[in-house]
Amino acid sequence: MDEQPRLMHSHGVGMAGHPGLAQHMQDGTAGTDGEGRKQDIGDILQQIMTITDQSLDEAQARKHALNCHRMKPALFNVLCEIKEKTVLSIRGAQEEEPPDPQLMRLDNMLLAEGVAGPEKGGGSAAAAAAAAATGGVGADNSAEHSDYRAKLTQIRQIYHTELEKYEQACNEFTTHVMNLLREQSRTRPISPKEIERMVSIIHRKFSSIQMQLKQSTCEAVMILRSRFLDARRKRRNFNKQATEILNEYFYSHLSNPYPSEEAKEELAKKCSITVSQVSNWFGNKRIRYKKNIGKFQEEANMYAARTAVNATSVSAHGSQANSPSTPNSAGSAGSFNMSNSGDLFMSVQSLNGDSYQGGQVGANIQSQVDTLRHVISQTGGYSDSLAASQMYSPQGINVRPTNGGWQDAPTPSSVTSPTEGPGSVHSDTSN
DNA sequence: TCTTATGATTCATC
DNA sequence: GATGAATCATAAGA
Repeated sequence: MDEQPRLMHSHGVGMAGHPGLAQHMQDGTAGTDGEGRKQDIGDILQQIMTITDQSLDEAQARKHALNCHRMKPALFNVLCEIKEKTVLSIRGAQEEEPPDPQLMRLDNMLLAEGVAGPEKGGGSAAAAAAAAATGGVGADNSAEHSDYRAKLTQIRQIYHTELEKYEQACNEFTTHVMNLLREQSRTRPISPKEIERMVSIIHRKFSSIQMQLKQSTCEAVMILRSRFLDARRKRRNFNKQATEILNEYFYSHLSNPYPSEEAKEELAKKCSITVSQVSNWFGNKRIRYKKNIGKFQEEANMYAARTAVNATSVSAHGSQANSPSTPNSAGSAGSFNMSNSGDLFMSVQSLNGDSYQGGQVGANIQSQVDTLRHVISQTGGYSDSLAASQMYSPQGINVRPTNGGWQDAPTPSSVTSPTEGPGSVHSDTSN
């Protein structure tokens, strides 16, 4: 009951002074008396406001009646003017928004992971990059990589399917709304700008849904990635052969256990591990050896003996040693200086323990020397002359002047490489 | 379950 | 960028 006067009042006030309506009224098409005109307008508005409560058929009939109403053009003009003002006020709020930084981040990440953008082998590039970051290209990792790739491809497919669905739904909905608006524009003024605005609203809504999709996809990729990284982090011992190769190199280059890049590559190839893993291994080995030389004595002796045997057999055959070269052990001998050989290398006598009284090498070391000599003699291929020429005390040698840290740790004379020492003048490979 | 060994990672230094 | 040192995390064995 209250509705009508209030509607009339509110609209009446709004319409006051509208030239369109005034003109219409002055034309006499809106009736002759003011009360009657108000009544007409009130009726029309009331019908418009209640049209949604009616059934479809009723509404259609009423719509038709309204369209044919004599007051319709006047009201339409009024609505047009109101709309024009509204659109003006909307225009300010419709400023071009800067791109959402979060969306940009998501897009960038999806692009980087190979989920968005052109197909690049299901993120193989990302997997390869992730692998390269940790140097993991071993046989075990390849299986993990393919698993990673497969899962990433799956995510990518789901993402694109969903994205397509959203886009399709968005287009369908936009078309539907546009049709509705066009249809409605027959009964109420709807400017193209308004349609445009409506479309952009719809697109924004769908964009927010898309953002959720992107967010979920990113999360999925992150989870996959972290699982993959965890899997890589999972420590696996190198196989026995690889450890032996590395140890052999380490103990045969004990005076300077810093393999060159080439040596690392060669070791990596031999051990079926990566260069990074070789570097890690040597880093760990050096530090652990240095920390607890005593613990490594036995191992050192064993490898020294083995290397000695190898060196002897190689020497006997006049062939090349197969130990990867080290910067200092190769031909030039690096920082080794033959002029200092008197200081650097033990004589046969000193090795025999007759005259050698190394301050840092105590009785236990001496016994190790004896043990080694025993081992060597048992293997039968390591003559004293060879031992004399190849075994040395590295005391006082600073083979790595740039670092200098390695020689801080006393290197037991008994375990130094038979392939080095005076032999360091000759290359490992030219043994 | 505890201990030890060991590969990987991180950070500081040169 | 390579390395040392500390540390983490896990495998392996007692």
